[in-house]
Amino acid sequence: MTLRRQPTLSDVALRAGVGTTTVSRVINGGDRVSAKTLAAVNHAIAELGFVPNLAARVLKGERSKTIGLIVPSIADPFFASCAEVMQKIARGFGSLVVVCVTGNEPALELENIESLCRRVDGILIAPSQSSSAPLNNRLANLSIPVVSFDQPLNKVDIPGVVTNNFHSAREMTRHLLEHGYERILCIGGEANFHTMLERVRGYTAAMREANQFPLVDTAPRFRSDEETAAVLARHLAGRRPPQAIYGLKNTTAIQTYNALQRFGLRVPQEIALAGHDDFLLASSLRPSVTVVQQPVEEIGRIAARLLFEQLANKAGEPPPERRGSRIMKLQSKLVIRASCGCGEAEPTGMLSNFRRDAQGTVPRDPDE
Amino acid sequence: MTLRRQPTLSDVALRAGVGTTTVSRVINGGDRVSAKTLAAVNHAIAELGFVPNLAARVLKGERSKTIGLIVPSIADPFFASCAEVMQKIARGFGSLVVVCVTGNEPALELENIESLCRRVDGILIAPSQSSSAPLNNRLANLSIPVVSFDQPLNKVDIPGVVTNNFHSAREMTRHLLEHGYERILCIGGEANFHTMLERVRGYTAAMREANQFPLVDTAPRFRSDEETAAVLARHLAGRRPPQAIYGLKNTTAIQTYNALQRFGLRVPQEIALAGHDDFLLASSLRPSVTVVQQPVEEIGRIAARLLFEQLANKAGEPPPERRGSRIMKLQSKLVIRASCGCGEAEPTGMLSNFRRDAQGTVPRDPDE
DNA sequence: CTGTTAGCGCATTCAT
DNA sequence: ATGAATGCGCTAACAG
Repeated sequence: MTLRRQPTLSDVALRAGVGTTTVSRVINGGDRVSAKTLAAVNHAIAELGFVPNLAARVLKGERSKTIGLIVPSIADPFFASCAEVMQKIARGFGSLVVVCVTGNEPALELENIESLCRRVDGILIAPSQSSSAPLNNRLANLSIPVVSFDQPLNKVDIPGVVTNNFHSAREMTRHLLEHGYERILCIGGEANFHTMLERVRGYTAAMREANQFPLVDTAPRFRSDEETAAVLARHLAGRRPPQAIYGLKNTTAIQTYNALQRFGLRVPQEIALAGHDDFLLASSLRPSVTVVQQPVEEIGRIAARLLFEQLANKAGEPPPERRGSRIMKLQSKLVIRASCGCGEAEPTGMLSNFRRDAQGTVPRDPDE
Repeated sequence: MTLRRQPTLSDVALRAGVGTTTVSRVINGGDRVSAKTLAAVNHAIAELGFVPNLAARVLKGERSKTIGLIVPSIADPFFASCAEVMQKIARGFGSLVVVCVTGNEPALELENIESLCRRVDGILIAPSQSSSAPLNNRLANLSIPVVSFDQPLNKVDIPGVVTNNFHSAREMTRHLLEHGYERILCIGGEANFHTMLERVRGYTAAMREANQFPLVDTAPRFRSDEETAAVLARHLAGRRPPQAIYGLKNTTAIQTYNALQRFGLRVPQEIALAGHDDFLLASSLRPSVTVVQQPVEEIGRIAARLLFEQLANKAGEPPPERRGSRIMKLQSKLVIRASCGCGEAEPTGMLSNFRRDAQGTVPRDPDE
């Protein structure tokens, strides 16, 4: 009869007729153990179905083989995709991922950091606010490595992965301008976010270049179709209504699409539309929606790799200490579909993934 | 100067001039401690910034305050939404959630169970296969509570939350039949899944009732727009092509939608379409897509509650031992839009959430 | 009400 | 190449 409780290391030692140290050596690589003993111990381990107790290991100062992931929402397709690749990479390193969602509430964010920092080896975080002092400080003082993604952390030297929001927003706006639209309305919520600010900045830059007056509406409320429709209605009722709309994120673009449809406005004939962030079915709508497409999976992959890289360094030789611009910037690309006025292009669904070679790292951006 | 290392319980004890037990009592509720001592200890805790070491607690047999979530994919909107609510509820119980994705690979699923079972208090799992013997057995032998969702576990007495797939599929098929369609094609991949089988069963039942010949195509390949288009092309090329299509899951419905559009077939005039599982923008497409809508968040909420209920029981009085049908069955509802031929109904987006009172538990289903 | 003490399971000196 | 002994930080008997 086997034991009722989980077999421990000393159970194995007893069974194999060796000391606990030897067993410990075996389960940690089997160095400095004779082939014969090794076989005996492995046999005992198999017989008893022994699995090392993680808590005991962690208590001894070992890695917990767990990383934390903090995101505003896991239901958001963008973060869900990130989480998926991150999880995959973590598994490659024998680690699990614990997911915390913050709903963009700074308090919850800090709370999550507290509960994570004592039990994970490192943290991947999509910060709600790039410049929040409490957030930046807390993360900087953590004894475990942290990598940010989606939004950078401005005030501390924490590596991160973002996309060139400024650039791509400017490109998209330029594209709309090339269509001849002059009054382009830029709308979207969460305007306090670094990501959003960058996009607004890119939009504004393009408008200025073209000697057009930037029209930005980042009222706090773009949470539902109704709210967005109400905002739009106001703009459309003006004497010089916008000729095109640039939605700062995918949900805003979707809500705008729905509103325009409800208003009976033909897109792009009566009003054009473009958005930032691709979304499923963007190419199935009629008209299909032109968007800036971020390399979602790349973001997740690279952020996770950065984290495990640090984890590896920590245990071995000291890190390269490449201080300074440790923020990696990936390239988004314009996916031109029909809503901007380009006529039906060939369908480009979200499922047709990003070309690997279309991306790269831009260490420094002369335009910013 | 404070200590370099994290302050421990005995650091606090020293600082407060009390024993370690007292500190332990304080951080565990503060019972049987005088108000004065309590204040002193709390003061010391605050001064030192002490946080209990979880690993040590777990080593002593305490809860890890972590639950495991095993899903086929976290990028799938259905599971992502589930995960979001589950995470929320877990937080209410002071627990974190570690997410494992299996890609529907049984081997990975078992592997994930192994790595989780030693470090979490309980497991929420959306099984890839309801009847897999290794899976059922392993889960049944776990020393921690398990709750399944989406798919039930057939062979063991493990509680679970599912929806009435049979019923709703039958209802949807009946609806299509009422439109006068006779040749209704039922398509979709992953037909080995219990969920899918139930839907096929519901479809078949409705067809039989109406003396129509069931047309089921659950070829293994419905992974991309192209594959689905190829499958459809074959069916449409026949002498008596289908008049309506019932997609067994949301991605299948979406792919079918895209294919029909590519073929230039007008929906629903030339061919009708309905799907199982709602999806974002289903109501924004033209025509909007009629679907069976599952109460996603309810599924997640109830599954999580069931788990924590067991966790609570385990610590206190023994569980009610209500063996037998511990599978909860929630009601899906038909969301009739335009693709079935009903003309433009009022828009019903996914964002307009389920009515709470529209759901319930069906302990036993006389029709099955 | 409070303190002393003994492990939880493991990795790790330091011996041999 | 191997083992005995020690302690990681905490909780729970068991005294007082």
